[in-house]
Amino acid sequence: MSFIPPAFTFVVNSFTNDYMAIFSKTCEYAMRAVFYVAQKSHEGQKVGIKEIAEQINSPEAFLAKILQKLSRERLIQSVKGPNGGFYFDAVSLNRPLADIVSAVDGNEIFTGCGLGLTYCSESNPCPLHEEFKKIRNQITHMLNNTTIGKFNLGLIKGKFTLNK
Amino acid sequence: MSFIPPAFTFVVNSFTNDYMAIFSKTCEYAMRAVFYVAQKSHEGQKVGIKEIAEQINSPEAFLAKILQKLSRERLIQSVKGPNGGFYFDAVSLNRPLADIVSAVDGNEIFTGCGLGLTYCSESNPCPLHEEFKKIRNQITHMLNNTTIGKFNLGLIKGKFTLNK
DNA sequence: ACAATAAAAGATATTTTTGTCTTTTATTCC
DNA sequence: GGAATAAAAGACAAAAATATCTTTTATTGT
Repeated sequence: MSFIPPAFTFVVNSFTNDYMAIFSKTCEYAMRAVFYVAQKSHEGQKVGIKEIAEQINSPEAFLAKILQKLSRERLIQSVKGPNGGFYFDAVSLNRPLADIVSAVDGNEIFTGCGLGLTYCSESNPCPLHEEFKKIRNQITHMLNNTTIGKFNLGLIKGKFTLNK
Repeated sequence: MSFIPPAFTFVVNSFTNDYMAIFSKTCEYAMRAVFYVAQKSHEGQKVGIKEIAEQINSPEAFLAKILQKLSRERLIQSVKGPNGGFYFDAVSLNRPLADIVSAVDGNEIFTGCGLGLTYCSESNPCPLHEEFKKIRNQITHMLNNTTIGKFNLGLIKGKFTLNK
């Protein structure tokens, strides 16, 4: 008969960055929200922050801050009071997703060096410069060619998810 | 004569994420350090943390933590004491940069959804799924096909920068 | 005008990432 | 074996990102 001790798991200093995505959470929420509101706008409806947050699965108050910022920058439209909410006008629906990303995450993703060097350039390249340029260009291209309203029909048809 | 008030600049809630790069700072430092140490290893030398930190322009104590982690995972070699330091053996020099990135930033960048959705997949795609897949694949490809020692000659010749 | 509604703004709290400092351990050289 | 060296480990601190709560402002319908 042997004594088996309880399985302790104490992480001393695990130290892997928990969740290192390409975009910040702020930006992820922003993009999801924008697609959701766009779809509703296509159907002629305004949406309140509560519904948006529920539907895209984001913290309501935090998302409110994000949309406030987009609103201040006239990237999204909003009206206060009863029957108010967020929506996109026709012009805004045609804006590139890139505008949302740069409003929220800044321009680093479009211009930054993969190794984080300030003075990395064609004439003073980091080792990854050439390869990273391709990646950056592809991201930029995608973000510039994806309009806010691009997925409206697909979303209405239930082809895409924005939740979890 | 007119009174010109002092120019106050109080940022209420500027709220753009300061610096949103593809990789975390931890990962940027790790990659720069790895390339620097690799180059020295090619020349048969070990390097101390102080020199590495200086040469790649990173906070010394912080970089020490990063290299400790890589060392624990046997991705980099180290010896303590006089004439000690960090280096790569032949096997390690041939490891893909992807190993460094996933040790430090995890696997999100290789597998994650662009909109941060946990259950995004081929059968349950987010709007950006297809486009993002291409980008992820390209990043993955680059990281898998770049060995740690790949830029040794270029670095020795001064073709690349790892600093600032 | 007034009550109700919903976003905007302001203030504050929590968590994660980034960064520093001190002590310990392993190795080398004398 | 002892001093010196350099990484490893541990503890702590600061900054940034994420998240929440409260108050104010604008708008609508009655």
